[in-house]
Amino acid sequence: PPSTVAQEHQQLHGLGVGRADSGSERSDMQLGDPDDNVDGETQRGSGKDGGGKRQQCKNLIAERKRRKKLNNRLYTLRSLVPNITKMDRASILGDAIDYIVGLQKQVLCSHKSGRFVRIMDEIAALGLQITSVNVTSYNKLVLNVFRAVMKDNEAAVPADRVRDSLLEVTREMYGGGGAWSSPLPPPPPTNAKLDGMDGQAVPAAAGDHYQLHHQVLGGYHHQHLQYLAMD
Amino acid sequence: PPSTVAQEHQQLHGLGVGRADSGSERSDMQLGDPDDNVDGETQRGSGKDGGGKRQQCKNLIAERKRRKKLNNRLYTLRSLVPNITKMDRASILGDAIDYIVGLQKQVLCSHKSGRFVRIMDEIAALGLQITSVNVTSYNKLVLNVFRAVMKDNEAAVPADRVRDSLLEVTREMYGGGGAWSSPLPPPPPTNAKLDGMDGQAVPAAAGDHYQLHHQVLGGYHHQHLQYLAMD
DNA sequence: CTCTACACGTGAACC
DNA sequence: TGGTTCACGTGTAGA
Repeated sequence: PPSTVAQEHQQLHGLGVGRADSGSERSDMQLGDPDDNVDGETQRGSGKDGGGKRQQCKNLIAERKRRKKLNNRLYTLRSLVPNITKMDRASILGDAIDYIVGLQKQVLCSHKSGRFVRIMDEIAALGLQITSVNVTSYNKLVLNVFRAVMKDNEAAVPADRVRDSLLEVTREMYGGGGAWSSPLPPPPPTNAKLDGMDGQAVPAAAGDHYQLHHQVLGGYHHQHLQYLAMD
Repeated sequence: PPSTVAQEHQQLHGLGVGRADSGSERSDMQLGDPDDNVDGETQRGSGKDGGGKRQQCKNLIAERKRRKKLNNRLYTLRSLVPNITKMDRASILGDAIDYIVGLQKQVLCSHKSGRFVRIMDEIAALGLQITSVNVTSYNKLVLNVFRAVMKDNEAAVPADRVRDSLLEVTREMYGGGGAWSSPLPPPPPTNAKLDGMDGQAVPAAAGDHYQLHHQVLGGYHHQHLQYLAMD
């Protein structure tokens, strides 16, 4: 008699699954079948194993709920990402990753007073000469444009070094304005790839005196959009 | 002798798993054990089932590769999302969803010539009187700030109506500049919730003559950041 | 037929 | 001890 786990699989597969019910997280399906006498368990010859079965049943429904929650999260994620190409789980995640990478070329951070002078000091500390500063404000938004050139007696500092320093400056005064404050805390071990520098070629330290634009554009309710570009 | 599927599980569990190898997607583990004689298959009494086992083996490694790819995608997604709270799969997705929702309050679209006059026409078509326009440009970015008031002889148009119209204008000239062009094409059936209007209270048509700010800030390489606010 | 993608139940690890 | 999360192998439906 080959009544093994495979039969349980078959029995449970036939139940209603009620897919894609967004929002509600209830699934009323009873499956406590008492006719289930598999003869395994040569080890641990305790006479009562019905408690173990009951426990496994709990695990079963918990796992179903977990799977449903994960799927719902995945669907909402897919709903947020535009130009979705495929319906695959992997493609959903991949498109979401690309979308976030694209969005993160603008970097938002919360507003903190004193950020302006902090950025000025940092640019000066990098050995750059600020040639012009433009501050445009409207409503609750602030747009700062810095233009700086390399000093003659200073060593050439790479462009990405400048970028990292300025990003660090605007990130060190972190403020959890919304649910999302500052990017790139890279604890997870994967290919982060967020350059924040956009794809175009950067002349870096190759140019004679390269300009630098640093743009901080603040959002409503004490939030700032920060953008960095060079030429 | 209870040698069933559980034993196969146990045998395969002991293999090396080599987790978190980003980039390389190769796993060289051979598992073609010929000592595998389970006596099931009372149905379909065909004499040869060795081919079926070989096929299942293929499915096994394919499934492993799929799982690894999904996990890698999930880790990269987690690496992109700031202020991650938990390491759970569900929390990763939830934080990513919140992050995208937060980012999408700025709306980016690709640059198209003629957008400025298009927005002007649309504002005029809405029965609003443009009082001032500010255009700031630097590098390859464009920032447009429109301020408009309600005409006296016009009916009061709701604020969200204005918002939708302007978003529609800037979205109808779609251009796939990057991998992500325009938000809210809501094909997937879930809670989209992207308001594009930020959380603050909007006076809507209640004010006597309300101003309107429409801000289009273009990004490098023919991309535009679009932001909409009212007061 | 093969190949791909998915849901399923289950054992195990960690609070 | 139960609760929760994860990885695993398998069955199966659709190209």
